[in-house]
Amino acid sequence: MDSKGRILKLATRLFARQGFAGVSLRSIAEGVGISKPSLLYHFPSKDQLREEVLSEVFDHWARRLPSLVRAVTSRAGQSDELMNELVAFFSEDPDRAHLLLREIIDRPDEMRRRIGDSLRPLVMLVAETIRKGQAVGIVQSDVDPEAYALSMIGLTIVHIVAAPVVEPVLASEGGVVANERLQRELYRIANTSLFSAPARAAKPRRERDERDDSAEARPSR
Amino acid sequence: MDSKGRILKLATRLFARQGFAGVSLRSIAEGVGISKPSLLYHFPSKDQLREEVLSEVFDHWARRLPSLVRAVTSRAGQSDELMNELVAFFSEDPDRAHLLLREIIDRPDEMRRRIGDSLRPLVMLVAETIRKGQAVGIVQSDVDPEAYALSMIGLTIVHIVAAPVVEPVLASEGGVVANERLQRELYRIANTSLFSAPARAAKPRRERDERDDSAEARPSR
DNA sequence: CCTACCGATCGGTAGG
DNA sequence: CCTACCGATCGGTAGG
Repeated sequence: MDSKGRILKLATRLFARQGFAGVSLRSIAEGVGISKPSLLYHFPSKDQLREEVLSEVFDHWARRLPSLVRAVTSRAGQSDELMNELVAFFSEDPDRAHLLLREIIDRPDEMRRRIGDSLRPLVMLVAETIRKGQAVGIVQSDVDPEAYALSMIGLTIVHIVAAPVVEPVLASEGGVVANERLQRELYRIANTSLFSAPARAAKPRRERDERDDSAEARPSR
Repeated sequence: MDSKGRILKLATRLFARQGFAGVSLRSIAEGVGISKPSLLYHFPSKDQLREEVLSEVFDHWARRLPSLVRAVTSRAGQSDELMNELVAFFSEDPDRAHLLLREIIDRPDEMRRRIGDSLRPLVMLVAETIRKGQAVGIVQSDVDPEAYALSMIGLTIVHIVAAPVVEPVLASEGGVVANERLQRELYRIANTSLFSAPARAAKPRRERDERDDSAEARPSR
């Protein structure tokens, strides 16, 4: 990988873990094996470096949108699929969740624009699918579609970031790993607060084939 | 208020909003109207200042625990009461949520200890109450008590911090303010993912008096 | 991509 | 509580 790419990669890690103000250009340059002025040859300023780091994260997100869309629209909008995609996106590189959450705290005004643009399409689509589910009766009628979508995204991100920190609170219950318990509960909350009670309650009866086994949440791995 | 108190107060605000590394001792001293060495007379180092800022937040939390306990144990553990207390604690001073979330990202190892100690009592109590509810049948049997409690705390914090940022995504729906929609949905999710379906579904019938109207969530204000 | 260097600002100290 | 000052480090530039 070329220098520019290696700089971006390390900068993403360090910004995510230590924060923009907590990372010096020298430490980034050193980690890549070049001098600070050489770094500034690729990125004219520290702010510009942050800009490109963020752009890359949001580009990844945009590139992921189609599969998220597919997850939402397939199978009459089972929330499993959407949660799987959400968890996968942030799990495969937790720095994304860290960076996003950090920028929301550090630069709320700037993030308001960025998130507005990049999140709206997904939220709108999820909301639309939920409304259809409400019309058919498989989704609870008092769900606020947009607020629900945003809540689940927020819950997913905070789960990724906070899981290692709250682990000791869960650890006393031997057996299952803390992270797995949290993730399972995340899926359960997402499902039970979305789908209508009858559909969930009628499980042993198995009246409606096919859709039955996916109405209950299961982590993907 | 004395200088020490004013320093603590301003430091809390600035650390919460701009992060520990992003705040200089000079800017704090200036805001309080003293010189930097004067600040260092009250707090021997910047790290010591952070330490006391965090201690204060956690002391507030500990002082609040009794009323949280009351909220959990009263009325057979309706989640409304607990969520009200949680939202109130962070809403009355959003800097608490900001600071907490930021420290979780910045210093996960240190926070693991701190959160373990200060959160465990509450989580354990909530979990115990949930298990009782499961025994009686008013709480869904597949709720993971500890994981549920932690998820709701996390969802509350992320709601406080992210609400202003995601507002534009919700704003298109005129009428109700974005924040209120998110809060209402927060309560609804907390309730429907906790209590058994029959208790919620039987609403119009009004078979069981007294507990009926509180089974559905309503923000406190 | 480098060495050499800039002014500004950092946390912290000496001394009163 | 202050003035004066410390070495270290910051982001960034000159010049090659």
